[in-house]
Amino acid sequence: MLLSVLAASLEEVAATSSRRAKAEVVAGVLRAAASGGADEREVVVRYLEGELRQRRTGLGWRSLADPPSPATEPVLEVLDVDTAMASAAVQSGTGADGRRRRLLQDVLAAATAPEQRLVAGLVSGELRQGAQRGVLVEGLALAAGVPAAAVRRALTLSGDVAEVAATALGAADPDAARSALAAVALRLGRPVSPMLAASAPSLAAALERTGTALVEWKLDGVRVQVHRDEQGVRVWTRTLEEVTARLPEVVAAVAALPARTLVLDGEVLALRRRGPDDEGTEASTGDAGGGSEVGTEAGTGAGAAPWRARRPAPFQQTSSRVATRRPGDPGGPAAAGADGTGSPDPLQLVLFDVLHRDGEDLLDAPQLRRREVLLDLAPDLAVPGVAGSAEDPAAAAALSAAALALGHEGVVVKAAQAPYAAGRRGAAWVKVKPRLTLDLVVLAVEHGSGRRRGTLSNLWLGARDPHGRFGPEGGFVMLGKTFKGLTDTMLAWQTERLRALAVADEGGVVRVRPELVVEIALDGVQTSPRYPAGLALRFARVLAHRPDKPAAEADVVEELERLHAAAAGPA
DNA sequence: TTCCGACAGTGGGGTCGCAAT
DNA sequence: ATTGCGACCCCACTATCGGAA
Repeated sequence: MLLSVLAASLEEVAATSSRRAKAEVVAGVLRAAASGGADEREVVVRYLEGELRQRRTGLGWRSLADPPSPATEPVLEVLDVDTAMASAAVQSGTGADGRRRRLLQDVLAAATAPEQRLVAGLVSGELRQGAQRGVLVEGLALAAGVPAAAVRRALTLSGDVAEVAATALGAADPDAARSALAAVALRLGRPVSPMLAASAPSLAAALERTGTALVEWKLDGVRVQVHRDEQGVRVWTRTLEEVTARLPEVVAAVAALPARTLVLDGEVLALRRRGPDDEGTEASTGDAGGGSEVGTEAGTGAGAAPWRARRPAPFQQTSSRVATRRPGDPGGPAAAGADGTGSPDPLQLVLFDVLHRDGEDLLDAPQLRRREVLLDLAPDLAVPGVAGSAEDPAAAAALSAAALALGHEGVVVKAAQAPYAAGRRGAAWVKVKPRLTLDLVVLAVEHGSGRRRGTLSNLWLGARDPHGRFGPEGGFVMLGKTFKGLTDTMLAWQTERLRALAVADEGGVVRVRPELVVEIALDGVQTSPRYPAGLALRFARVLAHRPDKPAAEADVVEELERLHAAAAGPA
């Protein structure tokens, strides 16, 4: 298939806002690709959802500066691009960047203007055509003549778009496609798309949405899916990247469970080192839930699971461990102990779901049934949980209070009868986290892009620094940015207001007089290597503009330091 | 030779508008 | 009305390469 065919189609997709119309165009391309080879079809499928086939190429937005002038005639094949990217991906050592960029430049030089836009979008990961996996699924369904739900189901169970596309498009007719898709099942060694959670502002609101529920701690860690079969144990992240070699403690913990085959869902996190100061904490949280456990008496007590009484370490510590490659990892160090730093602190595995045990798939089993299986299988690794409902929320409230007192994020409320809805952010799981608010001052603002082009969007936020600890006396210290929470009306208002306050436009960043106060919601304050106070906002979003409030009444940096210290818990 | 900055690619994430239901 | 999806971009981390010290 010529790249120009794909490029023209994607321009068409970008030009309409109708989801249906986008899917129709996608379906047309898929039908055309069906006559080509399997390799080409896979590349077309990936490009339709806006991604290269290579997970890492070493090329990004920076490599796209100074593109050559576009070609006038379309000559490139879709596979030409894939070949170049595959070649870029395997470059290493001295001169690798140069060789990668030359490969990209050569492709761009042979591409017409629309083709250049497509390639640039794929390389930068920002195609922004209003079509990603969701639209691709609908297009696949149209092309194969099957319901979108059939494709979606197969995709969440296989986790592999190309494989599902081959299954759907390779069938002789719609009936055959339908049964081929229906035959896709959970398979050991192939991760499923993890179930995601919606969020609610309060426990009551969450219980209102779920009805009778299982309420569990929400931990601030990294999501893991663990499979165990006769070959051993393997571990994947939320985006289905395999991290088995990095998490030997997870492998060991699951290998020790009394089962032959397993698929588990959970979280890994770093815990604070235990010191003498923690003894009291542990004793006081012996019953971490305060309510009756679902399915067992001992589920929430520390008992054989001392981790339940330990405070979590900052997320950065967990992140660091999960991101560090180890022997056995692709690209990891060749041998153990070469750096002489010894073993890092182990991560704790905490489980909250079981999707398969010893030949039995549990995806469609009710939440409470899966909880029973989990508590039977791994009582010491199970996250604390209790039953809850809008009518009787006391136990759930106590569990939430206990989680927060220990320094965890909050709770997840799970509809008691819901199946494991792989890949969906449905209403069956609802997370509830406390929200902090601060009044901060806008120090600068960035020009918006995409649908925010022409507006002043991303706010640079600062707190008052009245003692001049991080700058001139009586000034402000920057703590982070946010573009979230703004309605179009708010966006228009702040654009006008900030233009009036502008003092300089420094290439994309408009400096303003520090006069506009904004009410900001955030999940917490974290240490920062980036900002002068050594602190940054976590998940900041705008709640409201406060033109009525003078900047002199905004929060001070010492308040953030207090919040940061409080998160670490009692000394 | 060693150090450091820039870039790429992971992890964590909230809220909006729009189309479809 | 509600839901699903894509867009909007955040901060943290590690790994890698290339050039400065």
